[in-house]
Amino acid sequence: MAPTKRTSAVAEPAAMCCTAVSSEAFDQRDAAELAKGYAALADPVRLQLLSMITNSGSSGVCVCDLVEPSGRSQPTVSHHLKVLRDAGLVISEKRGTWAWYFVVAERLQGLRNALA
Amino acid sequence: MAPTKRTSAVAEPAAMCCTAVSSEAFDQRDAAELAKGYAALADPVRLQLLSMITNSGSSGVCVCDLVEPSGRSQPTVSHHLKVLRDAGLVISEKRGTWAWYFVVAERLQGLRNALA
DNA sequence: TGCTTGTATCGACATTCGTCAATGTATCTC
DNA sequence: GAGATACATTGACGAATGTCGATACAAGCA
Repeated sequence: MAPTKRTSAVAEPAAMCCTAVSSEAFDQRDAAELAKGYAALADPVRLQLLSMITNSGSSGVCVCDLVEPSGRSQPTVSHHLKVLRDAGLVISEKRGTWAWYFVVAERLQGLRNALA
Repeated sequence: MAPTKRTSAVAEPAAMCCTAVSSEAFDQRDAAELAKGYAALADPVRLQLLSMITNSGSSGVCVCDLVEPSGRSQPTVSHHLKVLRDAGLVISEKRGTWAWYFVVAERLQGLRNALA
């Protein structure tokens, strides 16, 4: 071992929340929180679900409209939606018999900013 | 099942490559490729490694300077670096006994743009 | 009250993942 | 060549993940 000539980059103040990966100060808490977010995005089915929910905008989308296009069983879709919920990427609202899902734009923005 | 009143959002032409999650046209290939990228980011240790590599800029960073700060064994760090490499987020270069890692900014940018 | 429908939860299973000790492979130095 | 050093690969193991069928739980309707 010899190298160790660390080039100290300027630590930009991260927008909104959390530090960016390019920030010098990148502590364990930030890393764990970000990792959770990216883990929720690390599945094609969830990306497709998130895409549909995002496209629905502020009007949201009914779970009944997500199952068939996803090509997965209803319990599997429900499971993936829970993962997205737990990661804070979406929120749900019960309306009578149906459940509607909405994207949490700020959280998405936070994950986006961390990749600056 | 009753809802199904899909609000058709405008499909923005994604910058650089790959469609954004907000795009109407979000096919399986895009989803799989993006999911691979996010999966590489879905671990605190890898985020920390990527952070250090990113901070090193174009001068890159030696593996010998990544092991100790990560708090993981050398084989574990080597494993995570391979995951980042396979995901196209970093590239490596052998210089004598040492190995230097560099970030692939375009790939990071692509993952960032998909969260528009 | 009972039946139907939409969604969530549970249980099981195969697969993938994170981790480390041990080992392999270059490269450098003496 | 012999030893030392830097990094990658292998093998093993427990933990987490994606999937589905079966089941539970509500809410609406007859």
